[in-house]
Order: sequence, then structure tokens, then C-alpha cells
Amino acid sequence: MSMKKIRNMEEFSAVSGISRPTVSKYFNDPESVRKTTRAKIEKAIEAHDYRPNIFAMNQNRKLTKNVGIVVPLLTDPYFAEIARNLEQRCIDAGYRPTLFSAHGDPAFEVEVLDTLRSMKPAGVLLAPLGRASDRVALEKFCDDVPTLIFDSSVDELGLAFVGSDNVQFTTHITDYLCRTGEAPCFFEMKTPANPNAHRRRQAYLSAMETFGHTPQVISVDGEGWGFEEIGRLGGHDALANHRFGTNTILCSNDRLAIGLLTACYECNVTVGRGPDCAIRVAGQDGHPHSRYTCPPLTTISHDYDAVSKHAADALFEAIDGTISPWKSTRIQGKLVLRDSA
Amino acid sequence: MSMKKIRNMEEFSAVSGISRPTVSKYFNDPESVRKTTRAKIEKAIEAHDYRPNIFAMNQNRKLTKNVGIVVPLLTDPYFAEIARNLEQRCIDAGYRPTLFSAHGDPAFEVEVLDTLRSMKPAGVLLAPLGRASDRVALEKFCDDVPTLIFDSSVDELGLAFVGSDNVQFTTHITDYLCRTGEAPCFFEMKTPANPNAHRRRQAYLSAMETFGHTPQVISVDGEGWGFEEIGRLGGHDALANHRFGTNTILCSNDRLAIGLLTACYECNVTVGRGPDCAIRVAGQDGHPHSRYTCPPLTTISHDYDAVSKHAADALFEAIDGTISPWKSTRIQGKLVLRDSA
DNA sequence: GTAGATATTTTACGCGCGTAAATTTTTTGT
DNA sequence: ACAAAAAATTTACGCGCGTAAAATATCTAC
Repeated sequence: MSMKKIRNMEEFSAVSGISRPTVSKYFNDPESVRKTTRAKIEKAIEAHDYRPNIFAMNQNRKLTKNVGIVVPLLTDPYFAEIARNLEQRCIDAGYRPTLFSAHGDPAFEVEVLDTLRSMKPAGVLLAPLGRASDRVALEKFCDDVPTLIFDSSVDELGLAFVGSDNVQFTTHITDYLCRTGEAPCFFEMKTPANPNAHRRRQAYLSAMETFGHTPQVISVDGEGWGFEEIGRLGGHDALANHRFGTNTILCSNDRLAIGLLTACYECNVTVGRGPDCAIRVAGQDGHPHSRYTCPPLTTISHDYDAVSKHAADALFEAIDGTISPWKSTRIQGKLVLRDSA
Repeated sequence: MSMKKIRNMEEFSAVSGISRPTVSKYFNDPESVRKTTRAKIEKAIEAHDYRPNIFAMNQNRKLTKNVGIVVPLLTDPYFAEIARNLEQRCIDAGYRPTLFSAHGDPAFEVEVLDTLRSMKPAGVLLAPLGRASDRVALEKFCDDVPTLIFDSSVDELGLAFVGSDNVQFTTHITDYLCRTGEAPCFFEMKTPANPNAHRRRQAYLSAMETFGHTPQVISVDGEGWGFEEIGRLGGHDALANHRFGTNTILCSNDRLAIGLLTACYECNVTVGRGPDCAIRVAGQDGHPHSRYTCPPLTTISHDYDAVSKHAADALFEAIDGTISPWKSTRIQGKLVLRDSA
């Protein structure tokens, strides 16, 4: 402990015995100073609990250590989980992450981008809203700030794209369903929020054709990000009107499946792979909640770790000056077999 | 649109025709300048898309417009939802909210507080981790920064506390369960993460006594924030060993209840209020997901709007200089009747 | 229309730190 | 041990804005 509080870097450099420019260099990158110097500074930090004023630091630096993490909807545990993962990686790499949610609103997404711009971030990890996003605003932003797009791709935008391999997702789980029972129909939103849904539908159609089955797509109405409710209402409608042509339903995503399961419950339709079950339901995403539905949901899960690792590493490389051409990395999913299908 | 980019407030004051100190005053508080002046400035903002450098702004201001929002675990949709609500209120009130999660880790909670301190926030809305929190660190932080505690109370800490009335929650739903069937037993974690759980247990015991029934508490093992899994495992154990003395189970919170429902499903125990159902299960919290369990979960819900409004308003008042003694505000919950009980 | 109140302008300084250039010190390789 | 390389120091300036004080302009009320 110390007697008097250190007010600025000047005073700190005095008590540490190191000149201010060197101290400044240390805080910019601890590895950039000699080991003995580093030790002295760190001893002084320990003793006086000094931290430089981040506002003054960032004011003159062309590039800060700030990193923005933007997701479409933080109340969706899937995004919350991947954001948490990314946040940790940023901290470990010495950056200062700040979390933002667009709250499902394109206008808010633009506002977030504006706020972010004023933070002079070294880079941004952005999962766009998708279809509803203001394409022009996104492009302008990516021109100004090194931005890595994840989860939902917008072609050729930003530094690169990292996400899941939706085609593999759907092909793989469709294959599984075909091999273990009736071929599935496909349950989706008519106007999905992001392009992943389109890829999944296409992959379903292709897979069914490949496997020699007739595809059937049930598209339900509903706007916005309340997927469970859309799935529930659409499920009720489909069940009442016998729109499901088979006893196996592959949902475009887990949240839709969760809503459908609730509809099934409410209509007394038993779900599962047992002999006394009426239908099988499968999802896609590996949503954190999918383990706890009744029955637990069979799904194909994002590789959260791999996606976030690739995304973060790619951004850090770009920040460090490694210039590489735009590319799209798509991570394979892993089938999670549970009772629902 | 303009021809050249405005680089700083000096240049902006030139094109707007207003002196820089007045422009500075405007950005600090638009209401503090004359209406005609405000109009001129706003016209210039519109035309040149100027935004002051936030780092330079915050460097010299004793108090910024930053507000920190800290929750224990952002991957929990309950906290995500309340955080979203608070964030909106801060924006509407002209503040710049920044969202933080302690990720269930006391050490990380302290780090978040340190980060927050360096942002010189005008105020902080803090939902502490609870039992695991570093009490001393919290106190020190509250001494330095105007902090309003919400969700989970730490007595007499910060400016005030705003949260739900856990006693009313449990009393009310216990009453409901007693009036509509067998009196409930109480399903909880042995070592809960926050003090709300203790209040709920006490309220359950009191209510049962008041209503003339014998209380029965089932406490299950489990550490950390994976409540669903704790509820599921604890549920399996309790079901296998016939530890539930009644056909009605009141869970300490919804996430525990969700896990218990999964356990019931896995053990072929039918849940609901129908005549063919073996047990009734109720939760507490009004968790965003509770609508979509099977059966949909009867619960007593937080008044998200009221809690966040009270919390935000109380903080803003304190920031504006209204000094009022520490007090605790507890908002009543509303019973949400669904099929599980 | 005039005094008084209120708002704006002018002037000037400082915040805490980044950063560049020239100089001095320390380290490294042989 | 010595020259070359690397690191640290000294010196000095600037970033963009907050803010204080004094002078001036504008508004309000009667």
C-alpha cells in the first residue's frame, strides 16, 4: 500500500523510477519494454494500484484496444453464449471488449454501429441482424472499422466471415432422420430473419432429393424475433390442419422447435422416438435450452468454441496487420441425439 | 450533405455559427442553451454529421454520462431481459449505458467493477452475484460510484435497493397452490447463489404455517449457475427416493423448475393440474422461457417493467443530486397461471 | 423603452496522455 | 573489451474538449 494516491502517469513514473514515455509504452504493450523495466513498473502498479486514464489514453491513439461485439439479440441465449465466449477471448488477447445488442431492431443496429465508431475500436465482431439490416450502413461501417462478420453472413462484407456450415447442419441431421425413421418435413418461418434459414431450407431440399425422398416444407407466418411463439402458433395451425405430411419434423432452428414442442403438448401430441409417440421433432442450433425441453430436443449443435475461436483469431490477425483476402469459414456442427427424434 | 469533414468542435462551431464553449455546453445538455441557438446547432449537426470525441469529452468532465449495467449472468434470459429494459431507459434519459456480465464469477465481478471505475460513470445499476460476491470490493466501489443495487439485495449498500418482493411472491403462490390442491413442498438448492432464495424459503415456511399446513423443504446439492441441471439431477434423486411428500412442488425459481420438469419427463411422471397428472409443479420468476415448457409453467412473475423503471429512476434522481436516505423498494409479482399447476 | 436577468462570446488555460526526435544509457555479440 | 544494436530518457508539442472569468449581446418584464 502507498501513502498518497497517484493522480497521473507523471506521478507514477516518478514513483516507479521509469520515465513517462517508457511507462506509456508499457501500458500500450507490456512486452515492448525490457524485462527489468517491466518488473519495476509492475511492482509499482502493485504497490500504488495505478491505472492510466482510459479516456486520455484513447484520445490520441489512432487505434485503441477496444473491440466491439455486436449480436442481433442478447436475450437469445444462443447469442448470449457466443458473446460470452468471444468476450473472454478478447480479454485474453489483451483487448477491451464491449458488448452490444441490436435488440432485433435494424435502426438500433445502426445506432450501435455509430456508437461503436466513436469508440475508435481496433476491431469489431459483428453478427448482423440479417435480412433486416441496413446494408448500406453496414458497408460504410466496414469501410471505416476492421470488422469480422460472424453467425450470419453478408457476402464479401468486412474482413471475413466465420459461422456454422448450415448446409452440413441440415444435410447431416436430415440424413440421420431418414435413416432412423420416416423422412422429415421441414418446419420454418415464411420470412426468416437471416440468410442461414434459406441455406438450411435449400440443404434440406437437396438432401431429400439425394436420399430419394419427396421434400415437404411447412412455412409459417410471423415476423420478428419471437421464434418460440411463432413456432407454437404455426405448430397449432399445422397440427389442426394436418399440414405435416410425415411423422418427422425437422425445424429450421431450435427456438422454433421449442415452440412446436409446446404446441404438440397443448394438442396432446406425444413427441419422441418411442413406439407410442406420434411424431418426432428435431431442431438445429444446439440452443442452450434444448437439453431441457420435454422431450429433450434432438438437434445439431453449433461448435460454439470453434466458431468463436476462429472469429476472434481472424480479427486479431487482421488487427495485427496480417492482410488476407476475404474468406468464409464455416464450421461443422455435431449431432446431439436426445429423446425428441 | 457537406463538402469537407468536420474534425473537431472548433471547426464545427465555425460552420454552425456558434462559439465553441456554447457548443460544448449544448452537447453536455441540449436544454441548457437558448432555443434559437439549439436549432442552429442541430441544423449543423444534421448537415455535417458531427459528433464530439467522447474520449476528449469524458477526460475532463468530473462526471460523464456513462452508466454501467452489471448483471451476474447474461446468458440467463431473465437477466438479459432486465438488462435490455434498463439499457433502453438509460438511453431514453440521455445516458450512455454499457452492459457487463460477471459470468457467475466473483473474481470477474470485481474486474468488471474495476473496469467500470475507470469509466468514471455517472452511476451504476448493479445486480450483485450475491452470496459469492466480494463484499468488501462492492462496498469500496459503492463508496466511489453512485450505485443502485437491484435484483439481489446487499443490505444498506449503495444508494438504494430495488427488486421484487420475494416474500409476497412465495406467499402468494403458496396460497394459490394450497387453495387449488394439495399444499406444496418446497424445492430448492441447498446453497443458493443469492439471498432471494433464503427469503423465499422463509416465506414458504411462514405461509404454510399461516395456512395450517406442515411445510416440507427439499434441498438439493449443486454449486454454480447451472440451475436447470441442478434441478434435473435433484429432481431425479427426489423422485427415485420418494422425497416429495405431496403431489405439489413449489420450486424456488423457474430455472430449477425447468430442470425438474425435464426430470419428471425422464421419469415418466406426468405434470399438470389435470386429473390424470401425478404432480403439480410451480416456479417463481416469470422466466422468459417458462411459457414454453411442457407443460407450460405456472409461476409468479417479476414485474420487469416496474423493477427496471424504479431502479433507473432512482439512479437518475440520485445522479441529479436528489439525496434521499437508503431505502429498499420491493415490487410485487403477478401470478401467471398455466398448465403445470 | 429601459433596467435587469439571462445567454453567448472571447480569451485563456489545463486535463492526461500519445508520440516524435535527439540524446544518453544499457545490452548484446564476438 | 569494444563496437554496434537496442532500449530508455529528455524535451517538447499536440490532441479535443471542459471550464472559468470577463466582456458583450440578447431577452424578459414592466
